[in-house]
Amino acid sequence: VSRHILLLDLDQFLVGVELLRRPELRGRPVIVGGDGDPSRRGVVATASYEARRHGVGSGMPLRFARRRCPDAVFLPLDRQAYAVASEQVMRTLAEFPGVLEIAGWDEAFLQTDTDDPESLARRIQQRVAERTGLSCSIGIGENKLQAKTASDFGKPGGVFRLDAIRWPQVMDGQGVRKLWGIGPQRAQLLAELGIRTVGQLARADETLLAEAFGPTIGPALRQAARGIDDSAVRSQAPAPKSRGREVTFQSDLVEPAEIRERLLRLAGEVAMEVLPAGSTARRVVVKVRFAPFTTHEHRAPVDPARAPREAIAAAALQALAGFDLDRPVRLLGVRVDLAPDGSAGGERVERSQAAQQEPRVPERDAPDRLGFGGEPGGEPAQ
DNA sequence: TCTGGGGTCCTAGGACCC
DNA sequence: TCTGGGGTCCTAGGACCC
Repeated sequence: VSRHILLLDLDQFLVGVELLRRPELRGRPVIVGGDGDPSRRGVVATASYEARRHGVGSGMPLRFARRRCPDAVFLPLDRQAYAVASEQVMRTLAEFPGVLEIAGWDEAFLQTDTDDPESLARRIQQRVAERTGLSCSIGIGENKLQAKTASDFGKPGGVFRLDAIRWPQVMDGQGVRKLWGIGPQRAQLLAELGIRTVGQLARADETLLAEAFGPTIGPALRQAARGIDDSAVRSQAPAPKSRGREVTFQSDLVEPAEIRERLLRLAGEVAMEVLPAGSTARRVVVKVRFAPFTTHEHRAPVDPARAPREAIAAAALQALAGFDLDRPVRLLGVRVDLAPDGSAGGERVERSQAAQQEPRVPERDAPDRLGFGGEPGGEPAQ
């Protein structure tokens, strides 16, 4: 019996949930994102496989997606529905023995000891399908990186396995974008260094990579290219380090008074709705995206002597004062940096007790999640 | 064809201190 | 009369992920 790590990734998750209640849309190009109106500001969260064949992918502006795929059905995000479905999936996964780490709405790692991980993966797929009607792909690896990478090759609905032997056979000829941690920017920079494939990256000079990407990221990229990863599968989500809310306006704001007003509204929502109970806000970060698309941040400390709501509002205004509001504003965001769990005095005790009472299978949108953020955007565009 | 929202981590550069 | 070197902390920005 040996240790394996499985990564379950739900196929076209948001679309999959929508199809459960609109089965008549099955087989059609379906695009979920924004408020479902492709003439308004917003991006594609998930596109069905049919829509992907038209070149529609995650992160693409909805207007753009409509151009590419005029026949597509556009649906608004329904976070509540996805949270419910995700919870159902995670509960099903938790029935299997092992360490379960929920890695997002549509992803989870399971570390487990078995002689036959493939058949375990098939059983999981079957049970998830029975319970939820949703299809998933499962990657199997000796570590999280291998499992995560493998799941891509299993899509949709399949099982794929990588290990130290198969990694170079499968990966060396692949483009570096297949690796976790390499997005468009790093791929571009690597290409400028003459590195386009995973194999080339695995054999690249570490000093060169450190110069290009920094002392931590450079060497880490090469390790990733070799399929090496020693991060642990952890069932306990770490305490959140920050919480926030941001909004892109359908039309840009130009009046400073209105900008202030919208900022204060966001600050109030952060204080009242997204700040985890019992947590301590240390700083407020205000984000402003000006038209056309330049983004800046400023921050200000939260006065611990004042009530959180007023203190956060005051800090937000103070941070806003760091901006020249001489250009139209298309986005405003307010985020609070939270005091580290267990870092200080009496109030903190309440908080860590509250954290321990978190359910094992968290609600979506709950502050528990691990290193990955909130929304499900992320299915690869194929 | 204009480009969401929620997060995490890393880096560069300046301030400050010894 | 033109200046060191290291460490730490902070801020703003960037890249990435889901």
